Amino acid sequence: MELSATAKVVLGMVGLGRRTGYDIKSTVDKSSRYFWAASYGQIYPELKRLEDAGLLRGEDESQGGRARRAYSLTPAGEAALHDWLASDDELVAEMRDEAMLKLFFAARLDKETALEIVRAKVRQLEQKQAALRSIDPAERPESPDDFPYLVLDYGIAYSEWSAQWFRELEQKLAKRR
Amino acid sequence: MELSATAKVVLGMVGLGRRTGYDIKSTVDKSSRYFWAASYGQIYPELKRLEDAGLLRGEDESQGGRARRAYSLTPAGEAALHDWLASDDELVAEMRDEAMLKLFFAARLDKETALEIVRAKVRQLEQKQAALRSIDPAERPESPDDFPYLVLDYGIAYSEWSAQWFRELEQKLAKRR
DNA sequence: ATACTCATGTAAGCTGTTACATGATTCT
DNA sequence: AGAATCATGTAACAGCTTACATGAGTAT
Repeated sequence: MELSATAKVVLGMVGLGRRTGYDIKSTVDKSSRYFWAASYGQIYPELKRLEDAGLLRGEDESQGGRARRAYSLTPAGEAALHDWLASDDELVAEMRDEAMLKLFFAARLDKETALEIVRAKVRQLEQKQAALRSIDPAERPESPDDFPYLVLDYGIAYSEWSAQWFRELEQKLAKRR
Repeated sequence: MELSATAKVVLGMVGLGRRTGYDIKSTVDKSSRYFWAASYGQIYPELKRLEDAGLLRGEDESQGGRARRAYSLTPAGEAALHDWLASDDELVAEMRDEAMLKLFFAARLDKETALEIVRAKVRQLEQKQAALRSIDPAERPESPDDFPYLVLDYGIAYSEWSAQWFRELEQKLAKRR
């Protein structure tokens, strides 16, 4: 059972507990978004596919005029999720960082303009860090070594480290020539 | 002049010096790939578009039966490249990291299987680091603060830092429960 | 001889984003 | 009363990958 990228997030999120498409999108936006995003245009069709494939069970929970369909894992879904998590296939790891690309070409810029790229990157990382730190403490787990917390922690540590690297670069560049 | 993502790499790479589509692909694979990739399917059509838009000048350099078309920046191309590099638009920064996603859901795994995710990530980072370190030293610049070198340096430092973070996580997880 | 690098391109298909359409319920 | 949140979905489009087709020149 080859899972698509979107199937992985959706299955995993439902595995965290019974969820609607809307719930999945909110959870993704509050957590996995920084390392794995998903939009409604992917989520809803994927929920249907996974239900058709027998990995999810959807149950209608509409109340009055408000539509609502909540999904949970079937035994086959649990197995598929577990298989993916335990598989040792190559791990996808991609990034797209415009600041790096600009910096790569920065030799054609004067010093001040090149410095501005570095400063913009520092600001971006500081904002990301602040966003991660502000993730509702009430939703944080009791034990500081639960997995979503670990991932959040990595995000914070990374943006801190990276911001520091760029601050040092700023110093180095400012001094020269 | 709104440049597409691909236009940015292509224009920048040609700005580094007269290049064919094939050259651009090689340069990308040897350098920017880790933070901004591009395939032939993007590069060749983009070269045509940029030439039509007057940002690149393509010259036929076929020799005998071997086709070859080399591109260089026109004044308009230089201006467009400079404008993008100097613009203060929001910097694209996206990533997709399957190890993080797995870790996020790892609560359903037994300790040993969860640890295997962390170890696989460490191995991946070590490989990336080795690949970056092995980038032909002959192609390294004289001055250690030229920009492509800085970007390479960041890649190495990042994979080192990150590998260390995951090694520490491995220790922490191995100890508990 | 054979494999590798140089070189150009396209077509099909897959993935993902954005914008739109629609409406109920709840909070201020 | 009005804004925000809950909730579902689709259609058009943009972006990118993969595979294929083709062939010359160079190094082993």
